Amino acid sequence: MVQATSRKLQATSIEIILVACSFRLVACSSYLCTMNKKVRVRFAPSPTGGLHLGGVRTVLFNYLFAKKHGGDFILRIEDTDQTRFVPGAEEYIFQTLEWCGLIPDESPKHGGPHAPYRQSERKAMYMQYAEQLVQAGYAYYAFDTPEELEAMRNDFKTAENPSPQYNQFIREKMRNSLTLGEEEVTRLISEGMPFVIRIKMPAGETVSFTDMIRGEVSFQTDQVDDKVLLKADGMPTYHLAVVVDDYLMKISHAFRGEEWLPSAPVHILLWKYLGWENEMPEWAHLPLILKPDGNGKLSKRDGDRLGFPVFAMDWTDPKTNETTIGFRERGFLPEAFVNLLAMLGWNDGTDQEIFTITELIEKFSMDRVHKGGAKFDYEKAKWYNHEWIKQSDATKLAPFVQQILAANNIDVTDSNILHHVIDLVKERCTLLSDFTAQSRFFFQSPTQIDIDAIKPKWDEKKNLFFTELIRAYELSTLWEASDLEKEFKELAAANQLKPGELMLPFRIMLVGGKFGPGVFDIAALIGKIETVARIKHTLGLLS
RNA sequence: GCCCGGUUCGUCUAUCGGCUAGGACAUCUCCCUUUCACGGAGGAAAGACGGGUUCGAUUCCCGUACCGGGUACCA
Repeated sequence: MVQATSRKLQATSIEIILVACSFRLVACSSYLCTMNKKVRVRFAPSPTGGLHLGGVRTVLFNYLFAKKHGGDFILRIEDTDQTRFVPGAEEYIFQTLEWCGLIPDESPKHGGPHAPYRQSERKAMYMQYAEQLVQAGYAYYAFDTPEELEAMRNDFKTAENPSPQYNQFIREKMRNSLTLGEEEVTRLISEGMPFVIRIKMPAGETVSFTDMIRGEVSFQTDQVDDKVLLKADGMPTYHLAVVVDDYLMKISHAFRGEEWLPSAPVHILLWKYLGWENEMPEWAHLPLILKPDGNGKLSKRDGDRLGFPVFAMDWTDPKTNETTIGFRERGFLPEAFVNLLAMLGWNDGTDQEIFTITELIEKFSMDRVHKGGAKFDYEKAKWYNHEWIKQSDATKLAPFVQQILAANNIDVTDSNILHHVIDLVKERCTLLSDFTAQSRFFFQSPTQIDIDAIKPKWDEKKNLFFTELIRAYELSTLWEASDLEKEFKELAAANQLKPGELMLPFRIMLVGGKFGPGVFDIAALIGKIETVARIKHTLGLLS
């Protein structure tokens, strides 16, 4: 009996081991095999201007993945191109992340154990790795001037090969440490001849890796050129910097745009040549966000051309002083912006489209990220914002609305009234900026009265009705919307008029035009004095 | 040119070999509302093409086409 039980137990434990093993196998075929490794992701923008939709989406996917797996999200500034430095761009990136609520755990601003997080400040570190590669024969010095490179491209340009590369064949014909001989190289360097360090791409090899989104991707090394690793000014290029920093910062998963896919073999080889192959992060190349109307990556210009924002927030170019509109200033709620970005290339497999950031973190998974690029649809973007405005309560909306109203010279003193107004009008506001037109009349008498909408059907009977309505309302002791409606309708009946014919004129008197929530709600909220005054005013215009 | 990636309604997408191909935005019709919205009901609208594999392909494989990305001492 005891034996039987223990055998049974044994069987069960074997089963458990089997299950565990198969789980392990499955897990190891995917990025989950780094479960034992702390998840650390990074977003590494170059501070050259406003942060684009696609950039923020890359941030978002990084952030969601990190938070989902209890990991860290690092912001690293890739400012290795000093010629492209734009003042204010870095601060703009921080403000954008803050507005979106995607706060890094480590960054130049927040600090962290791997500081500095600005590549320009890490300059000294890169040289040794480049030298290490040269010593090991994986890289070489190249002394070719920009003019010589230009000449090479011209000389070797043919119809079949319009853009010749500095590759395994061409390098034999150029001035570098592979062709020059050791003495000459030492001499040139000691004389202060500017040089770059290039990777020596091997001949006839295949470089493969498993992309988290695309699966296995392979490249022939013969097709890849000898990319510059270290520039003449001593700064690394992206290729070297991304590998060195991802290694030093212990990045576990590297997400970036699809435009980086062709240079992936260079990076893979670098990880290998530097001896860090086992530490290499999992790669994921995110699909691009495309122009709505045709071909190519979405750019700032498309927004200008088609009339929608592309940057997260307003960006003023310090050189031209030109401002490009951002989603924030256009009237988007940060939650809506994040939500719509998440849905560009990802979904949770259900019909749900509205997600809070908490839900996104909970439900996000890389294997539901799309391979194909997505055309940006501004109409759909607005729909997300509208949904968010509708489902947000007045308390949440109030600060945004108050600020917008203030910017439009509408003073709000009573927050109760503001909340009430927001509840009344929010369903007709697609953008936060719509609150101005939709609620101005609650706080100010309309300056423009659409009198033409009343005139055609205006007659003495109606004139009399409104004169009586003034009296009735003046005497009224109750001032709820339902009371006002009741009085209005009773008076209409007494005058043998249909209330419907009178409601439009009444609305125009209060609002100025054919829009807005229920008239009696408006009258109730603006109060007796204001209601009566507005009726009188329009009556004056009609006589 | 070469290399890499992608391809389901106009747009974003679901589908992990069984499909009368589902949802959302936009669009159209109607209802609600004597404003504008919101809301509700409905309509039109898709698997680039050609070969395989299979009892059966949108789904798997190959080719073609098309689209995109890359081809810098830019990222």
